[in-house]
Amino acid sequence: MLNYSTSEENYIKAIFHLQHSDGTVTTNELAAELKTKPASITDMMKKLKNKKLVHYQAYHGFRLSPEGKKVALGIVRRHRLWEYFLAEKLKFSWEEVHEVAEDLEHVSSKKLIDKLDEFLGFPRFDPHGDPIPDMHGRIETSRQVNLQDLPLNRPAVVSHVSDQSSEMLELLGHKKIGIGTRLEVKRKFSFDNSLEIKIRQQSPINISEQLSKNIFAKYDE
Amino acid sequence: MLNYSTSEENYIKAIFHLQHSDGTVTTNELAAELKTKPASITDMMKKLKNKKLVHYQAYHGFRLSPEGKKVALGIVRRHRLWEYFLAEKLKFSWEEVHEVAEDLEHVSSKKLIDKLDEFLGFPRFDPHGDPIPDMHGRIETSRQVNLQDLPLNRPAVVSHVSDQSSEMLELLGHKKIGIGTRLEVKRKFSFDNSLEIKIRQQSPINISEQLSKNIFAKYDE
DNA sequence: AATATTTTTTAGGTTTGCCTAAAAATATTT
DNA sequence: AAATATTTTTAGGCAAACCTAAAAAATATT
Repeated sequence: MLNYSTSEENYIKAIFHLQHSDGTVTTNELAAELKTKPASITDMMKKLKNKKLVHYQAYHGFRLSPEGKKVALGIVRRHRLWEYFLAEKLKFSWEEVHEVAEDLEHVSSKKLIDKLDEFLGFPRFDPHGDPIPDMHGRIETSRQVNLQDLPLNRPAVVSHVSDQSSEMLELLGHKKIGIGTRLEVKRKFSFDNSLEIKIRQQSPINISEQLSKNIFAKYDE
Repeated sequence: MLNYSTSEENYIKAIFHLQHSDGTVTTNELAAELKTKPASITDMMKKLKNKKLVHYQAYHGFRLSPEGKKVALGIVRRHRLWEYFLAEKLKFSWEEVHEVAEDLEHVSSKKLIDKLDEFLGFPRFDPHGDPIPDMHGRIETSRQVNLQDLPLNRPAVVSHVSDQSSEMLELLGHKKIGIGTRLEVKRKFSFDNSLEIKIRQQSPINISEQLSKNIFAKYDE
């Protein structure tokens, strides 16, 4: 795998994060994400096309080539391993890790990253719950997380309920929560660990700690 | 403290490492160290002079300003902390750490470095025995190291001998080793842990493990 | 289908950090 | 001290990665 400039890496990573279901991204979207002007995007896309990292035809958007995807997964791997390191070892808060990892991710020694991975115990998810690609670029699909562990405002879909008693199901039915329900945790009250959650367009409802501990969800989007 | 580009940082660091007793460095020396052409050095010196990091007069060499020294110590701190991390935590060998640290040192978040320092337990020397500046830029003078722990080809000066018995002194006298003797370890034989050392212009001599364990030295230069 | 709007690209310019070749200043020899 | 050699600087260019303004293509509106 060749070496790419910090700029090139940032473009590739941005395309990876923005890509729609069909994998395409438009010039303006990228420009907004990277806080550059559309003309700069066109410049770089020509370059990345030459290097065979993106498929690109003037006026028709672009998407990552298989090689481009590999590069993107490498960058994501570095980013998320550093995030894990910063949160877990250096005791940074979740909010702080992203910015610092933006810089660290561009140090591209493969040996460094693989040894860091080992040092951290081969973590599979970063502090935001996002999966960390392994050294072959394999990535796990999102894991189940307990409602109590969901970060605020992170869309998630209920995937599992551990207590199947009729009392539990009665309560869930009343609150209109079931497998597949899409929700976001809006607030956590530390006094009693109760949660305020939002389901679709409804006004937020409250959930006790007891109930929340039996509900698991997967990140959505 | 402002932020400087990777190039600017590399120039400042190189001046710091090359400076003579009077603090001056010449254009050709810097060009050799940085593997660039002399013309590029002149370009950059003008820039660093404008930023008040070096004192510079055309044709008369340059030296770091007080501000430049502060910046240099910051870079050295980052470099050596990362070296320590790589060797101590990620189990890199001494020879490998330098190259990777060359990249990591340019990630300049102060919080990152101070937290890394804390995580490592505020080490005062890096794996090569070089002192690590603290968060205020204070740096310890070189420490004593046992002859057995000296890296190969690292000039050092004998600073202490632990066994003062007459037998020991007789042997030392014979080998012409005393406090202040400047030497380099040229080889280590793992079979019996004997050392081959070079003293000034003499041809290398051999020292047994027993003897070497009683001799301590400080890094020179 | 013609026109208006939005998106994207082209053309040409800037800064940073490097280069080569020639000129200027300094240092060394004789 | 004059001639020669070395070091350093200047002058002018190049590539990367950005920019603005204008032109071209695609999309939306009437």
